[in-house]
Amino acid sequence: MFIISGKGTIIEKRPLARKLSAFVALSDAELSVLERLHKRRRTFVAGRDLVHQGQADQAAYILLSGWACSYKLLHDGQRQIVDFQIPGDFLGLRSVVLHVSDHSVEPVTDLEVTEVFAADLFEAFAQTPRLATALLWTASRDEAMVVEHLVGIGRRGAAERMAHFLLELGNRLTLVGLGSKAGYDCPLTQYLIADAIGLSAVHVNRVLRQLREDGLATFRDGHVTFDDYDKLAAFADFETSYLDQLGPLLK
Amino acid sequence: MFIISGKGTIIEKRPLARKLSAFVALSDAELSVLERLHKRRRTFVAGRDLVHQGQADQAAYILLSGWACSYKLLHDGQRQIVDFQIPGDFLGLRSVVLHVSDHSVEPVTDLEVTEVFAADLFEAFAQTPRLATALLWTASRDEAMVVEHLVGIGRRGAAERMAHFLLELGNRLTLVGLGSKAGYDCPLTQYLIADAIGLSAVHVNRVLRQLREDGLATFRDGHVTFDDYDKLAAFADFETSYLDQLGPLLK
DNA sequence: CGCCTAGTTGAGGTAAGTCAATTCACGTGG
DNA sequence: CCACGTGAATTGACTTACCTCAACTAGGCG
Repeated sequence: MFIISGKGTIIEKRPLARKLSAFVALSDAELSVLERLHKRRRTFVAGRDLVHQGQADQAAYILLSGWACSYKLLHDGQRQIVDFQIPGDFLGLRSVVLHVSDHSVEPVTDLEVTEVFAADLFEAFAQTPRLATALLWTASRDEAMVVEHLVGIGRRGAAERMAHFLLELGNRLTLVGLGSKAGYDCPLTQYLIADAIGLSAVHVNRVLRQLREDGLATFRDGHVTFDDYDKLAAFADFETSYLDQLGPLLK
Repeated sequence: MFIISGKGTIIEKRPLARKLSAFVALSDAELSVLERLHKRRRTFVAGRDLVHQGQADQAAYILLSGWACSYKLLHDGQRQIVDFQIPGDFLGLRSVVLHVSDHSVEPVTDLEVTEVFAADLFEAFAQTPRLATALLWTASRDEAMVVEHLVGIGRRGAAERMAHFLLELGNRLTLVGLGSKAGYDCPLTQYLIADAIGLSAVHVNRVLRQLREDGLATFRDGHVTFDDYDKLAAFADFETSYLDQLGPLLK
């Protein structure tokens, strides 16, 4: 399905390799360095954290299948979900680079991941600097998503925020073949969405009803349906430029 | 003032070199590669944008003196300030890495900067991979700040948010010698703060009054005074771990 | 002197929160 | 097979934090 030249095997099996290849044209040698970063394969069950806020010297993970979320807890017990992760995303990369985790990561569904060790990562930079560039790109893209998220919470109303959220998720899932402009499967509960977009669960429900009654989008039984994609995108002021990658920037 | 061994001259003159040195112990050779990244020195006057949202192939800048802010505009004219930049910070690094700017950068005061070109940056990674690690660290730290900002807007009340904001700024300024636990000079208007923490300017004023009357902090005539630092930090639930750097992680 | 920008304060409106009750799907043990 | 408990979604009634509009003050400057 994703067989492209001789690199097909690795690219097909590794969503991360596929994602990075969109930015930096990686050679076979570079792909194999990337491949060797993948250590032990592990699975986690839904609900049991894999990265713990405040803990030092965590491993990072590359997500192979399933959904996770990264979040921060406040002293009063409230939590803010910073982002959801889907296959091909890093889990806890910041924890490794900063040496201490400023957040937690919880599986939303059962997960398959591979471990990555900090030392291997920095070592890989020395061997293949272009990989460093590629990772700086991933980190920048993640930051761009967090920034967009920040703008939404700071300045958009609840309905626009929800619409934007559903669209961004759809866009990201489409990139890894798990969604389309028609919709996508989504294992999130209304409580998770509430913690992500900074609303109460009750209000999430009301807003979803509004979007449904206005014929824009329907979220029901674990599936998001875009009833009118263009109208929804216009309503949400959805700009995709921060997500799109037109082609490899480094030849 | 900051003369440390033979590297003193560069470290003293370059706030960025000082910041990075806290993370990766850079050799003379690496410092001189970093030094050669600094191209033309430029100045900008307050209010005239140096990076423009949506524009491609921007240069990045390293801030030498002055304050700037990065922000995003919404179609309805509202804006959300994502972060303020102080000396030693990058301006528009994400724009360069992502090839397109997802945000704008505006000087808050008159600025002194030096330009950095994308090609030089990626070239430098090849010569000194440890510089790549150091930059990934900067990007991760910036992201951690944006994340903390997101949590504040999503889950903290207006007063806690303001308190947290003042404390984070104080902490960052102290690191570059421009502040202390007593307070700091701050050129921001209440309108800028409003756009940063997602409040109306009117409400910013009320909240500042509340903090002042409660004996926590005073912001007046361009100066922030911490009237009771510990009480303020407790009130804001201020955790510094995401900002602190205990020492070089890479020897 | 008058204008502009920044800050301050009051009055009243509204988006979103909280509390609470109900439904529904489901799994599990008797 | 049914009784029960649990977690998710749904809806209504009431509260509140923050916004908007508006008026006024105080400093800086051509």
